Amino acid sequence: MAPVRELTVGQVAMRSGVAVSALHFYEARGLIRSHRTSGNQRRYGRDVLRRVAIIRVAQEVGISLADIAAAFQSLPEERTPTREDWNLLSTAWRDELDQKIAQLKKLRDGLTDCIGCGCMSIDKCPLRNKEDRLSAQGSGARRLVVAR
Amino acid sequence: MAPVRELTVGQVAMRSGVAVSALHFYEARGLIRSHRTSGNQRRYGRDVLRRVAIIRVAQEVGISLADIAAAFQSLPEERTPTREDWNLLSTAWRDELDQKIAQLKKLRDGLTDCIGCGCMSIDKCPLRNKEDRLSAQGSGARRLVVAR
DNA sequence: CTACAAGCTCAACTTAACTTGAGGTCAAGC
DNA sequence: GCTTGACCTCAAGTTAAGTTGAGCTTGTAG
Repeated sequence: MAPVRELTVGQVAMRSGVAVSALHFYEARGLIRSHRTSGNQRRYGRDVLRRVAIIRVAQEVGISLADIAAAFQSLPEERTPTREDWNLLSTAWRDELDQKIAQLKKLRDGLTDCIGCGCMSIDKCPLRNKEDRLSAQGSGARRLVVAR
Repeated sequence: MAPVRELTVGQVAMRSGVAVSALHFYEARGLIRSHRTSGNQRRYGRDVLRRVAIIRVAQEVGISLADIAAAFQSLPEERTPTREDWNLLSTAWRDELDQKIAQLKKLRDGLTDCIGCGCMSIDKCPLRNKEDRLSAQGSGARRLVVAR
């Protein structure tokens, strides 16, 4: 039984579908780790594929690399994450994800539901209210569309 | 009954929670419209608040201004959108929004569900599969995280 | 052993989405 | 009638997330 082979950048790029330059970039940002061969080339463990997959999906729904990196802080350095580790990350994100899902649903349904309001009474518009909630939670951890 | 007052940039900024400069920017990008007073100042109709609310929420979930602008194309120029108009926009987006919701759910649940896989068999990982589906639909309308 | 694809680093360029600043105009209150 | 805060335009700066390119090294297949 061959030991689980380590992956080169090229292989990771191929399997994950992101460019080599992006992998370098993620590494520079602390999102993924590698060790080097004697010839200074990167080698990745298998878990990098999971990380990259998560990065891509999270980004797609509007989570910034910085936030992803922050979430990844809960994962151990220099040790392949266990089920427990991933679990922690999961719970760390769950609220945020739930919120985003709710937001999307309201956007989707709001566009339909809101049709009656004609924006005559903005303050009662579901979309408007959602916005208010967003700015209401303004202080504290500000994420996404940060306007400095 | 006072006629529905038109709004100045400052008022829209205040009520919508976005900066005046952002409103200028949205206008330059064709996302919102205004007409000018004799003194060359912008005046907005009420519907601008709805538009801005939608812009903000859509952005928050990772939809680009370009895509939002494209969706807004279905809205009439120079006429306050009717329920029908907003309805069209709603259906235009519905699929995309449904997809995104599904994605978020999978990200959320995947982080939990995936715990057993330990990423030993990447090809069977729910997250990984989601990724594959994404790149599989690669051709055609490419949106979000466009890598040129 | 040598060719050449794949890696490496580092700096510079790109796009999106705004913000900031300079320099000038408008309008409402005193 | 003048002052002060809201507006205007246009150019340049900023941050995120990468990409591109130059110049140099590695490693594998013939």
